[in-house]
Amino acid sequence: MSALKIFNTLSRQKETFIPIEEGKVGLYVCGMTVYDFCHIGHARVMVVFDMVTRYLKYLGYSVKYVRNITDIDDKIIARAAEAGEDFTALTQRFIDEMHQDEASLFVEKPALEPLATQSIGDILGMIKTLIEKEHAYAGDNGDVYYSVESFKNYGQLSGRQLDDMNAGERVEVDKNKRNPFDFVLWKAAKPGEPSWSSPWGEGRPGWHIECSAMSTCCLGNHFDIHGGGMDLQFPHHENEIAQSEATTGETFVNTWMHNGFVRIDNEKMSKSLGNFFTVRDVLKQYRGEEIRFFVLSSHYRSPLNYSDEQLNESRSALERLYTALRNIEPVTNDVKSDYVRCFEKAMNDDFNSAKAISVLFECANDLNKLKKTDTEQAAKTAADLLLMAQPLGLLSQNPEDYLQSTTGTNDAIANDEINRLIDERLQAKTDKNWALADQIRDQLKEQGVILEDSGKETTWRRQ
RNA sequence: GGCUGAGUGGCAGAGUGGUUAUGCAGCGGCCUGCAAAGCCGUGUACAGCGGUUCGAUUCCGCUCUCAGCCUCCA
Repeated sequence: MSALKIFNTLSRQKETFIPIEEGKVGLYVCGMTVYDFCHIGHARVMVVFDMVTRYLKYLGYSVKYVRNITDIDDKIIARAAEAGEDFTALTQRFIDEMHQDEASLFVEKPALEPLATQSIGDILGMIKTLIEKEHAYAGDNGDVYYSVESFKNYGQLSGRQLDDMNAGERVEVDKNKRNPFDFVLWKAAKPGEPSWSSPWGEGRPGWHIECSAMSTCCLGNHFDIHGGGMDLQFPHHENEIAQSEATTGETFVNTWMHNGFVRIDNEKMSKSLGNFFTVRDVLKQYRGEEIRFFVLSSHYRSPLNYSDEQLNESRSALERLYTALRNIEPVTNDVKSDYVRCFEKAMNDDFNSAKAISVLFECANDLNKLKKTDTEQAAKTAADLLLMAQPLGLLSQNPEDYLQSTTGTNDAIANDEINRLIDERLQAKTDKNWALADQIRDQLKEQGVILEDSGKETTWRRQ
């Protein structure tokens, strides 16, 4: 079988994945800064790396997935001040909300979720080492900076030269910095701000250092895969490499993975542009699994355009797959089918979930045919379909339950009422009162319920 | 200005140096009281201009357009 290949941002090409330790994978992903609800862009990171983890496990790897939580930074402090609450109360609230969103999207919990505020000791240790090795210096204002010129490979990840960049293009340069691209490792506290004591005075960690500290702490100085959104490539991940490699003298990460953005009207969805939809908003109208399907329906490095039409298509697509799984009891297939082979080939090609999903549809099409002709083979085909869906985190629900589940958190007609109307309609049908039967069917359709007659039975689903 | 990446049929979205992606929508048919679901059939898409080649949507060059990074951002 073909080997797993992953596009490495560092080399800008697909590379055969070889773990540092056979059979094991260490994976670190930059998680959320918890001061607000997650939006669809965050959902993409969650779902993509959940898929990566699931597929690595599917291939037999033992995966240690670490995703940090940034629970101290300027925005958190600002929000907490606005709300007049302790910043820890704010962050805890949004950590809980984030976990709820993840559950809605069928995202499995990472093995570890380290918090920046719980890692202050490791962070301080790393900054001390950087100062000793003359990669960092303290400014007169109590801040500690990393000296980008001290790290010869600075720019390797984002493929840029210090000279080529326009410092101060959009923001004023801090006079305490020796080089405009030097970045903060430790930030001095202003009066009233949350702070921790350090050799350089009261303050808090800079954003980049926490990830260096937490990743090496959880996974070692050198680990397999580091991931995150495209926008973290520079400066965040560039800085992480500089900090970690300068501290340990070892290679930091073998493979860097970056997912593309979610767009709205051809523009990046982001907090600063204010053009974002929260996961919570979208769940009012769509099932969590529909959002998940939408995310996986394009390659993780491609842009993903958000629109209701896209979500509606995801709904139709999932409906088709779940419908194929109805009325059949899957029986595990002992041999690896062609579907599964194609599926693995697609996934091995840099997690091409879009192509992998097309295999699910081919499988579903055959399953629909086999259900009428060869129940035994159909049972195996159904099992194949589920086998492939598992690493994608799809089709894990009972088909009937899924199809009858409400399509969002909005008000919907109750199951009892639906069943009552179906009974009424069955009587009408027995009486050959087609007008009444059709009227009831139309009435339910308006409320998002589709009826399907087969013989003397009527089944229903929500749409 | 520097650096990335992208431009595929009505829409979304894969892929390939010569052969059906896939889904949704459309059209025709089978099935059905009628539907729905399902099945069958159905569409000479690959930004433009050059070049390499027996042959390019696929490789190379240029042009145009779009997006992203160079502050915080997933």
